[in-house]
Amino acid sequence: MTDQSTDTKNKIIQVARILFADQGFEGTSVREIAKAAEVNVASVNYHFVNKENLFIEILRNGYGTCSRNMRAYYDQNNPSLEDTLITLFRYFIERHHDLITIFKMMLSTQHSHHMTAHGTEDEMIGPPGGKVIIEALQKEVGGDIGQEDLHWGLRTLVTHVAHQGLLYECCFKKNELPFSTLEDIEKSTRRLCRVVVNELKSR
Amino acid sequence: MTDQSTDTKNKIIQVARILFADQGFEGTSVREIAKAAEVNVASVNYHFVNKENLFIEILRNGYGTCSRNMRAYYDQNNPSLEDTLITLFRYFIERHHDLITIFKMMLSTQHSHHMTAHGTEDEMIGPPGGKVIIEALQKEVGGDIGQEDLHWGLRTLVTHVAHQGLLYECCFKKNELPFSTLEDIEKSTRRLCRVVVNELKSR
DNA sequence: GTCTATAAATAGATAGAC
DNA sequence: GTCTATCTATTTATAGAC
Repeated sequence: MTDQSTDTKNKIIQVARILFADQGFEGTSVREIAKAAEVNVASVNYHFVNKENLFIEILRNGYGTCSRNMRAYYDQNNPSLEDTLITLFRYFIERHHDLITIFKMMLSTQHSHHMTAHGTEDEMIGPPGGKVIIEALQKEVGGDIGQEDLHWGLRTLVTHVAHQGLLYECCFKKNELPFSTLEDIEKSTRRLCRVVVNELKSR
Repeated sequence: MTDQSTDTKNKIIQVARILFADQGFEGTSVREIAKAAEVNVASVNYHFVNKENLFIEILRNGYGTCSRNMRAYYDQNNPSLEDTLITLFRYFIERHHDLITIFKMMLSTQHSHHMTAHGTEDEMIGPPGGKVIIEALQKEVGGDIGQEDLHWGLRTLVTHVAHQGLLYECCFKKNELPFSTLEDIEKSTRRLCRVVVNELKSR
């Protein structure tokens, strides 16, 4: 693959990532992507065969990169649960286009079907970074933590981080609501984290 | 307006509600709606002027109905915070198409723009039912609860209810994951509710 | 109010020159 | 690998008969 072809492919991916997140799969045309990426219309089909394939590639990339980054961060820094959660939150904010695209995809029957058709579903079980949060939670609470408690803690915390990340990007950021800066949300996430850990320790 | 015309209009709304939720605004064609509703294609434009107008009407209706229902439930039953939250959760599940459509809309720049253009944004500040949850929270915790504490409690609880409702409809229901029945989620919501109230009372 | 027919624009995808 | 041109299908919306 030549340098120019790599450039073209990357430009398409980077532009499509943003457009898909903002306007959805059906709401974004191949022509629009090509124009924004400043490449020829036909090059999208040349490099990705079709529009759906480009979409799947972006999804896979977003989920995989997040999971790997969280794993690397956790293994290298041996962080607390609080810090692990905040790192996940900051990752979501930094790559919010991926977060939004993955979540929108989850909310539509059509795309879940496309995913299974491409054999992508198996690699994408649970939230990205979920395994790392489980480990951090087990270490923080200590002792033998029951399955139900573990699930409750994980879901409560990841739900909070994901949903607040989505709300921040789509509402808080542009509307200047009270207690809605990034620092405010991180503070409230840490608070929930402490409260959840205390609850689990008290069992 | 004749009976037949009312029927046609209602059929369109009921069918479009489901299709928009599942496939999104751009992913759903007027023809598809007309076919599913068993009405003529042209009747959609006749009754709603255009596709976007139909969409806005559905959104407004979904948000407004939820807010009014929650207000009526709260005023008539004087329920606990736990029960109020569970009622909101069950409403989200029962009308999950509206929940999904509203959330998808929030996640896209385009539709937020359409909303402001139609002067719909003012009526739709915060989550539907949010005001009732605030009242229930203040009553449950008692005393003078600070603005930051109030925001934290409200956001934490409504985030949980909304996100778990979305996950249930789009993932849990069809995949049979552990601790993912409606009863499981309600139980875990009640648990979070107790934990949050205790945290706020301890200040 | 409901229908058919159609206008006008745009979509994804491909053929073939370079 | 990149380009232009084009095919085919589908879209929203409307005009006009009934």
